[in-house]
Formats: sequence, structure tokens, C-alpha cells
Amino acid sequence: MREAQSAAARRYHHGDLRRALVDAARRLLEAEGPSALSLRAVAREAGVSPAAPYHHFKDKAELLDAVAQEGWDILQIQMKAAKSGAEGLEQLTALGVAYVAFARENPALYRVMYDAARDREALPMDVKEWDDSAYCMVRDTMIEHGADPRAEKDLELATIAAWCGAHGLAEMTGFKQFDHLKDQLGGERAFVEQVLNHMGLFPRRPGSC
Amino acid sequence: MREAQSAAARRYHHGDLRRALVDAARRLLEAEGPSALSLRAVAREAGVSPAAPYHHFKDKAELLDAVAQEGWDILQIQMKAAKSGAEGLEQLTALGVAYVAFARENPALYRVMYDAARDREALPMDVKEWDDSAYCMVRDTMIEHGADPRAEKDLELATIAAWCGAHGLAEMTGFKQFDHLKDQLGGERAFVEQVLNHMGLFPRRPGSC
DNA sequence: GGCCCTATCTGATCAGCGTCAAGATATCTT
DNA sequence: AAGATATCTTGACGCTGATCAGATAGGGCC
Repeated sequence: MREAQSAAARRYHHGDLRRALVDAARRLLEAEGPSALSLRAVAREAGVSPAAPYHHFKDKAELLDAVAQEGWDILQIQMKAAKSGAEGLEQLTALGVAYVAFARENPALYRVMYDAARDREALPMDVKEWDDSAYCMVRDTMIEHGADPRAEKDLELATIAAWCGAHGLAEMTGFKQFDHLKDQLGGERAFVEQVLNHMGLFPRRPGSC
Repeated sequence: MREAQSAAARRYHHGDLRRALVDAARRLLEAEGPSALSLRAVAREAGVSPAAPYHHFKDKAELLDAVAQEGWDILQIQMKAAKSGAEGLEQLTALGVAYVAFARENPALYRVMYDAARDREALPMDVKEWDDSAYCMVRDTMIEHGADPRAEKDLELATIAAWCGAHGLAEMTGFKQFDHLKDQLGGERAFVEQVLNHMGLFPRRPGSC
């Protein structure tokens, strides 16, 4: 009926429609932006009828959740790579730079990721894979460079503070108000690095400063 | 034709429909959340036809811009009050707490504010009123407490870092992942304060730390 | 007062959206 | 081969943002 297909990737009538829908969504997202991401447009892009997605996703939000999850996976991979590309305390800055770079290079995807997070009032990291999460990578990096792993609260607070700062910077780096400063500093990359360095990317030790 | 009305507030057929629409939008926003904020629902709430708003706003986005602008105004007022309610270096923390509190008490409004900002890739502060903006309030507070006003770049970077951190915290404070920590610290307010204190809410002086 | 002009608002209409129910179709199981 | 089941299509519903012609009501001018 159909050409030879990559076996496991195809099933039933259309093939692995679930996979195809997520791919179509990401294609649309990159090409047309978040506002063009309607369920019907995704179905159209995947070559199926508007109702077909409902056999694989409860509703539109669940499709977007799947797209967002892929985004978090990619972000984690890129942060991991950035960490191993740096040494010493600069690893923390490198993680931040990678985080912001991901958001800037995939703005539509990043928006979908946080729209979903805001809706469910939680980051989408499952508890069971919590240990591999990008969030924990930041915390562990702090420990590796001297933060006291027994001061749990301070460690968590510092990780949260760093994450919040990176997220804020990711959303605002593109704002026009900062164009002047970016030029002064020699580009967006330098701007991001320096703002990150002005954040407390490390646990406060009692009595420091 | 109509009862006595507050004079300046009423004009033409309906009255000051523009004002009425923004009010209706904020009412809907608080009652039903951002997803219920359709142009038609706003018109319904204001008691006019679905097409009436188009005589006062170019499109839906422009209505939302007006709502967002009111949000920024309120935020600024509340931050100003918070600053004068604190003393010394704690003023900076107080500004952050007020910022996050506003976002937490008006989550739908805060979302509209930043949705608009992301769309136009800029904070909505007009250049002419830049000097009164909440953003400058943060910077000026840093100066008042010893930051060197001549180190312009560091000052700006620190202000941006603080703003990014506050925004990130505003969006993520409600996330369920942090519930445990909030309980440990004795409530959300304490959580917010401590995360803020872990951020670098002050310009880096060369050689400090 | 009487007139026109213009801003304002209504009603009808359009394409597109998310979602659902009913029916057709292809694959899996036996 | 036959029945069960998962998958997809078709058609429909109510909603949305937006546009247009036409009704209406104030303000300015004589």
C-alpha cells in the first residue's frame, strides 16, 4: 500500500501520527511563530483531517505539552554540552549563557514551553527524572565548585535565584530598551554574560561580603 | 435620555466607551482569567456590540495594550509605596517583594502585561516618562545606597539583573516544585525574600568578594 | 429653531478556530 | 475468514477576530 517505511516509525493508517504531529507543530512554530500554531494548521501540515489529532492528544494543550517537553529535552542537552565546554567557576556562567542562547534561538518554542509551565503552575520535570534535569545540573555544578552540599536550603535558594535570573534574561534580552547597552558592550553575547555575572550565581555563604 | 452622569466621564452615545472597555476587560480578567478575555466578551461585559470596540482600538492587541499599561502604572505605584515603607538597603529587597507580590496578586494582569511586552519586544515605558519608571526607581535606589552613579554600565547591568531576577521569580514563585521549600521557610513571603537576597541586588564593585 | 457633518454604534457577514459525534476504513487478533 | 478495535474523515456546532454598510445621535453653524 505504501512505500517501504522505517518500520517501527509507521503503524496503522497514517503511520506514527503522534510523532508526525509534534514534528509538524515544531515546523510551523519555527516558520510562522506561536500565533500560527492552531490545531487545524498542525493537522493540515501533517496532511490529516482537523479531527485526527484527537486520537493522540486529549486536546490542543496536550499537543503543546508534547512540543514543550521536546524543548526541555533539547535545552537540557545544550546546557550539558555548554558545561563540559567550560572549566572552573565559568561553568556556571556557561550554563546561563547556554540557557539564554537556547531561548533566543528558539523563541517560539521557548514561549510554548513557559506558556505550558505557567498554565500548570509547574516546571514539567517529572519527579523520577528530576536528578537528570537541567535544574539539578545547575545545583550540582555549584556543589562541584565548593558550595556546601549540606547547606541544602541555601543551595536550593541559590539555584532558584539563578534559574529565575536566567529566565528573566532569556525573555528580556531582546527588548529594545537594552539595544544601546548591547552595542556599548560589543554585542548581545557580551551583554548576556555581563548581566549573568551581576547575578548571584552562587550560594550566599553566611558572612561573605 | 440618560440619568445624570459624572459629566466628563460621559460623551457621545454610550459615554466614555474606551474607559468602559478597559474596565470591563480588567473585570473579566480578574474574574475569568486571561483565556476568557475575548474582544467579544469585553464588548458584552460593557454592554455594546462586538464591533463597537473597533472605534476606540485598532484591534484586540491595542485594547490589551491599554489594559497592560494600567498594570504598569499600578505596579509602579505599589513599588513606590514599598520603597518608602522600608529603610536603608532593605529598600531594594522591598522593591523586589512588592514587584513579586503584585504579580502574584494580579496573575492574569501580569500575564497580559508581559504578553504585550514580548510581542513588541520592549517594556512599554515611554522614553519621556522613563525617569519616573519603576525600572529607574530600582536604579536610583541603588545609587542612594552607595552605588557609584558614574559607573553607568555596572549600574545598568545590576538594574537589569535585578529586574530579570524579579520577573523570573514573579513567574515561578507559584510553581509546585517550590512548595516544599516554601513550607520549610515559613510561607511564600519568606521564600520570596530569601530568593531575592540570593540575587545580586547591587552593582558589583570591582574587587568585591 | 433647523441643518448638516461627523463620530459612534449596530447588525450582518466572513473565515478560521477548538471540539465533538457518526460513520468509514484499515489493521490486529483469533 | 470474521469479528473486534484502533484510526481517520466528514460534517456540524458555537465561538472567535475582523470588516462593512447602514442606523443613530451629538456638536457646530446658520
